[in-house]
Amino acid sequence: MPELPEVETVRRELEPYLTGRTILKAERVDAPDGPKYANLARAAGQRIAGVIRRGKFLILPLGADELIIHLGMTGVLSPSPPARHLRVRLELSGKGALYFKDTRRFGRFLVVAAGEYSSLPTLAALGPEPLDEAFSEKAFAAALERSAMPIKSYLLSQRPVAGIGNIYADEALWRARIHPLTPAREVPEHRVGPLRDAIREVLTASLAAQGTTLNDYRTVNGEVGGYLSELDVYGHAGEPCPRCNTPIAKITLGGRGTHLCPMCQAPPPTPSPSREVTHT
DNA sequence: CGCATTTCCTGGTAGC
DNA sequence: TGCTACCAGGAAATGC
Repeated sequence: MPELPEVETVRRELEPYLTGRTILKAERVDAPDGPKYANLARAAGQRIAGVIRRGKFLILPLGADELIIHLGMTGVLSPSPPARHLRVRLELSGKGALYFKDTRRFGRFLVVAAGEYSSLPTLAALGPEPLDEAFSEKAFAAALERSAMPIKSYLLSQRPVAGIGNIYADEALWRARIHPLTPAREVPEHRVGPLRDAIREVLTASLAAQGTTLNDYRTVNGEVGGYLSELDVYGHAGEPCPRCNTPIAKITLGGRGTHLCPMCQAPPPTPSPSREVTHT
């Protein structure tokens, strides 16, 4: 599923392809006329000034508007039409086009007035970019103090830092040896720096491999991401921990599959009731 | 306001 | 073989 490395890979490919082109026509195809595709037709006639990424959102500054794209779970952008599940077609000046394929319809492709993110609460409250200087250990520690949520759930909320999804949350917590159920504000002080570093390292390494393809994710050129084979815990339930050989466990946390090493990642000091956790 | 729960959606797969 | 049941999860909507 597209997280920061996947979305940034797409952004890097889109930027030279789209920048400076004018959208001649923007149309929904087999997609609802609802908030996920709000004001799409308004993009017509506007020039694409660039391609920006914030967290997992792609932002295309137009004239007075911005085109906001979120790939959701299965969104794929390409210059040629997909065989199935087409949701949006942009006709571009210079005889180009951009197609949005989204099998499971979790994605978004909408137009808002520049900076008007009220219809996108996650974007409006997005934390700092993990690869920016603003994502300092000090700022991260202060953010963790503000929540009692399990650290993994808090990371997925996009508030302490932007762009982390289910795969890289598991990978980063494993690297930093932190149990996913640990309340954010109870992450030991001496592990905050390692977690911040682990987040940056795993995202950087995945970006270098053009991301992780589990099923649907493709680059704009149609290629798969190469980081799948480098994952340490995600998708490796029952296999030996790369550090200590203890079998990797899979639990359910907040409705999400969660992978961890029960030896390396010590349980939180105040365990949550066992009924909130399903072992498999 | 903050946090937990529910909802959206389709393809792949397990089980019979 | 063909059917049903279930699972995958990002973020918005809803509930409290």
